[in-house]
Amino acid sequence: MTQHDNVGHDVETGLIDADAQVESFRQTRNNRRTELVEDYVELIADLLVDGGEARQVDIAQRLGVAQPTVAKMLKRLISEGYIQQRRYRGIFLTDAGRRLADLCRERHQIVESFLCSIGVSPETARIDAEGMEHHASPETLEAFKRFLARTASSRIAAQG
Amino acid sequence: MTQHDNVGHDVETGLIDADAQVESFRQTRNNRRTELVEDYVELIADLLVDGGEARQVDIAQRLGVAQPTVAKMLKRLISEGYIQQRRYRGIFLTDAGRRLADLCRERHQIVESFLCSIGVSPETARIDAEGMEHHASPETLEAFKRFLARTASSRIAAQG
DNA sequence: GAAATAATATAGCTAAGGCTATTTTTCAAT
DNA sequence: ATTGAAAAATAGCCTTAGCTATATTATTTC
Ligand SMILES: [Mn+2]
Ligand SMILES: [Mn+2]
Ligand SMILES: [Mn+2]
Ligand SMILES: [Mn+2]
Repeated sequence: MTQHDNVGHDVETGLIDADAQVESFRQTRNNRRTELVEDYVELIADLLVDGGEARQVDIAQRLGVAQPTVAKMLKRLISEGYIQQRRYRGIFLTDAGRRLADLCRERHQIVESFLCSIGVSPETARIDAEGMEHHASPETLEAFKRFLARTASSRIAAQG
Repeated sequence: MTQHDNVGHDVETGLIDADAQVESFRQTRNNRRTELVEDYVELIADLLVDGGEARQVDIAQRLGVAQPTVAKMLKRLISEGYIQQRRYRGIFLTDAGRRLADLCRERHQIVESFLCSIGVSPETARIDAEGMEHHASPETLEAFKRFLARTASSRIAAQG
């Protein structure tokens, strides 16, 4: 078997198709570039819902990073149009920010629930979902949702 | 409900426990710091098995990055003890490198197979697994394996 | 309203991970 | 043995994401 005559993946020994592999790596690098933005926007939305305001110190404390780190990222979020900031006032989401936050929150929730549904403990599901969510494509999310719906209905059928 | 009286997650409205959340974010940041190392070592192992040698140009071509990018990362892999390099000769894995490669390859395979098993297309499974694998904990991998074993045996039971 | 406190901003550093352009070295062919 | 091509190394640049230390600005409190 040469390096060039297999299109799918070859579990045992060979390499997968080079074009396919480079596509995967590129997509993964792309996802990595937006992970932090997504986590910030989702967290800001949660803080706003819960307490009415999102301050840098709260964000920093919840992320486990220093306040200047947050300050810098907020500038990026502003430049990308997801938030507005009034100096020494709080952080507010733009329409685009709210849209992104909603998407991320739903995606996060699906991934975390799914992990729980296959028997992962809530603590581990929480941790793993925080990283995995950013790499779950719409197609994978649909599969997760199908699975959740199926197990939910079979639970109902089984126990009334 | 205040910000401080919920220990688990609260799907609908509130924030999860701050200590729990910071633990998730920290673990995710940790995983991110080793993602690339894992992908490199896994890829090098595959290239060595397939062609007997792993050259910078091959690695660069498969990852979709420039050759100097690979050269720099290889220095990191050397400094972390995963590979050896003979100037203008190829790349070789150390014992630690081989161990890491084996772990990563198995983990990657489990994640990709699992995604396929719940109905994700092979192409999407390939792409999503490339990113998700690095955030799948041992506990989650066990759950994936259990699921794979269960569906495999139920296939056998169903169709003979 | 002045002082103390809290929040934010800023300066300046590091490391990782990317790039292009160029030089050096090795390998293959003639 | 020389040359030409390929591979690797190096130089120099950028962005992101973290840090500490310090300055500035708001907000409370007295
Ligand atoms: Mn999230
Ligand atoms: Mn996340
Ligand atoms: Mn991999
Ligand atoms: Mn990967």
